[in-house]
Amino acid sequence: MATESRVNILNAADDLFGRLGFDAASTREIAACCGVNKALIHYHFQTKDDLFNAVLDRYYQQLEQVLREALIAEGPLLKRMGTTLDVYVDFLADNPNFSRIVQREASGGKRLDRIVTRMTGIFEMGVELLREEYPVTRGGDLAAPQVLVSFYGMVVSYFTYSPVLEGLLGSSPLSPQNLERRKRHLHRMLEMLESELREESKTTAARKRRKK
Amino acid sequence: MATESRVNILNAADDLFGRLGFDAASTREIAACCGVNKALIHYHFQTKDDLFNAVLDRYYQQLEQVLREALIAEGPLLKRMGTTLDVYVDFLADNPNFSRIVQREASGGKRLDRIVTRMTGIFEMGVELLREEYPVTRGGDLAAPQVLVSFYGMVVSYFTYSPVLEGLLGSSPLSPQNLERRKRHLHRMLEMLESELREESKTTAARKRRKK
DNA sequence: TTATTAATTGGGCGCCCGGTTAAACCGGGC
DNA sequence: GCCCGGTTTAACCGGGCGCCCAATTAATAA
Repeated sequence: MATESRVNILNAADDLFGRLGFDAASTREIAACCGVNKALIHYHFQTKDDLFNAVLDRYYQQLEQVLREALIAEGPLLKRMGTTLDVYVDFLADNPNFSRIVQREASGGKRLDRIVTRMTGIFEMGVELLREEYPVTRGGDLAAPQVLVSFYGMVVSYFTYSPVLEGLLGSSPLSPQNLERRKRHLHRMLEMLESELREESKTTAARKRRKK
Repeated sequence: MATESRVNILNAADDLFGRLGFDAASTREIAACCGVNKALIHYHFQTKDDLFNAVLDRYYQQLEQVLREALIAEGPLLKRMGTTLDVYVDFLADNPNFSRIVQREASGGKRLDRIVTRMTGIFEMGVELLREEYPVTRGGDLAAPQVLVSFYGMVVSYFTYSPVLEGLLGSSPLSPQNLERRKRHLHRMLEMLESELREESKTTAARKRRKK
């Protein structure tokens, strides 16, 4: 099943989809890129669209696993969320094409629904977890979906806009030092949020008690 | 210069570029979309690429103006940053195609540099302002570029991933109520950050005094 | 070895793409 | 009447696209 040329095609497609986007990456170029006849693409994957799905599958399989591991682990939620951020950052740093592909296809077009389905699953996982531990995240300014999309945005935007950040930071945002810096910043934001959540939980609990 | 069909073409191009992306939006479809002959596109704008630039120009001209107004206004920085967030949210809500286009083209490809140049200008404006008011943002976990990309990500990801949020929120993320909710969340995050910046400014100042 | 299946190839078909050309249209000044 | 510049049009061009097919080679089972 997984012949060598099959994964070569997958890798080449991954590279070109990431750099150029689905439309601008031609099957001819993908084939040439891994020294293979272009008809072979349609032999292993029937259509260009299926090839794209296969690339996406490989990523999400891996990502969902590492995220699930980090979220479901032992220990207090704050710590788990911290390691989840780290794991996410590492994953995006190790797979620069992934965020590019997702970002592009999430911006609308024919392949949008495939991204939405997968991301919804991941988001719901986080929402449940957050609501379980912090009842305040069921509503208000710090509701779970708001918090999640904020942190999601903080993580991915660092990679999506790394070409812009390159100029601001004076060095590659993907360098080990800068990645560490970003992680520390994210942890700091997380700590800020967590103390706010604890604080707000207390006051809302007090308010409820007063009501009774 | 600005004949009626010219702006019709611009609007149609805006719509299709936003929905489908540059490559998937053909000049034929753009022309058909505004009831105009295809050659007319090349008469008003020489190439498809130039047409894209024109669409982008229209947006950035408007955006830079409203952002600059909000940032340079009178009053304390915290308040100015709050209104800047509001203005940004409103702009993205009013121009849903803009964030789509930017997001897609920022993900790499031939038109990346056009986005980078424009965004760099906007980011630098924010960096300067932040560093002037809060010396702590010159380094550390809350350095200006880190803070800026975080808030930038919080704002745009809400729109970029609105198809995903639709399911989580149970209603359209772009509805007036949900937009207000998002703004309140962003303001809350901003307040959290600001108190942290003030706090940290005090302690670093104290540390410096102690050193002497 | 031979028969069967899987993997791979070159070539080409039909379609749609961005861009071009030359001609038609049209209102206003002479 | 005629010309004239700015618009708009139909028709067309070369080229690249995804995809398909018949034929060939490699691997595997009998």
